Amino acid sequence: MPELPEVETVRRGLHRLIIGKTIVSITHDTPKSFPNAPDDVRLFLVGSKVVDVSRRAKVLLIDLSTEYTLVIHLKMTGQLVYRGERTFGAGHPNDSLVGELPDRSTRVVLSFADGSKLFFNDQRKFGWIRLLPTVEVPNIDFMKRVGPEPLSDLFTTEVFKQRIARRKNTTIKAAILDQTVLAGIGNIYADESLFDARIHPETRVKDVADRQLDALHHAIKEVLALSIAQGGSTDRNYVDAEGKRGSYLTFAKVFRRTGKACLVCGSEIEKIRVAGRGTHVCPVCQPRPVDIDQKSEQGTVK
DNA sequence: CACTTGACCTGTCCGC
DNA sequence: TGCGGACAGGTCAAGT
Repeated sequence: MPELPEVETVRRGLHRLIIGKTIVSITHDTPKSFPNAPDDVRLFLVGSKVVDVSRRAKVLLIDLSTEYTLVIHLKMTGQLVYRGERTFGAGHPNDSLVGELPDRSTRVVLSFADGSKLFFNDQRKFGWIRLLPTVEVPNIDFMKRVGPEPLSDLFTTEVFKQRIARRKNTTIKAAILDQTVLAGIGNIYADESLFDARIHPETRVKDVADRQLDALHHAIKEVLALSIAQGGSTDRNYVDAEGKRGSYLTFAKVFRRTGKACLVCGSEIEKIRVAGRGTHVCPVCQPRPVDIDQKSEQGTVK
């Protein structure tokens, strides 16, 4: 669920809320969500001050004054929720999904010198937090392999075509979900971008026309930018750094709209399975490629 | 190397 | 009502 727009929304919130704060204590469920050794956590974290909060792909980076960095991946159900003395928690705006904290999904709690706290909640325990020397962060495998940031000016249509060409025999959906092709796309924005570009998700990359790749490149940027402006998508778990939902899904044209009318042509939105994921498609706006192979054919039987 | 599938988890929903 | 199973979806390891 947290894809690029959600992680970016959390980043912006944390950047505003925790810069300059000093960590005074931590509780953590090492090694599940916080794989560092407990002694290292105490040694390198307590007493340090937050100096920056940044993001690469779906990974959050909290730089500390000790020249260590908290590297955080929320995976599917991770949340980073800040609670200060002046933050109204449960029940304040009625758009909050998060009640009193900690709750039973809380895995890590950072306490700051002013009494405020940062809670890492993760129902399904796929997410993680690692503490690394800041200089080591660019050297971890994920950072070396991950593709360009889609909202960067460096992510041109030429770069997109060049990188996706490595995946010419897979489906276009699997290709744009591949973080080494480009960073930050997940299931929601894959479906939305492919709809906007009028490409069927099962089309093999080699069968996608050049002008369709141009349209897809444009759609990816538009969809991600709109979602960031809306504070991301709250499907079930996602909330921002203050516990609030995102509102992008009210703009979604196919995602979670199975059986509803296509906003462009009125046809019924279908749900199929592509690249192992639930996939939403308008059968008229996104026509199936004619020369689709048998294996893909099986995946569409309802 | 390219590509696909299963594992990691827990909560929720659906059918019996 | 309870219970089993499918499903949710980001990433990596292991498989073809």
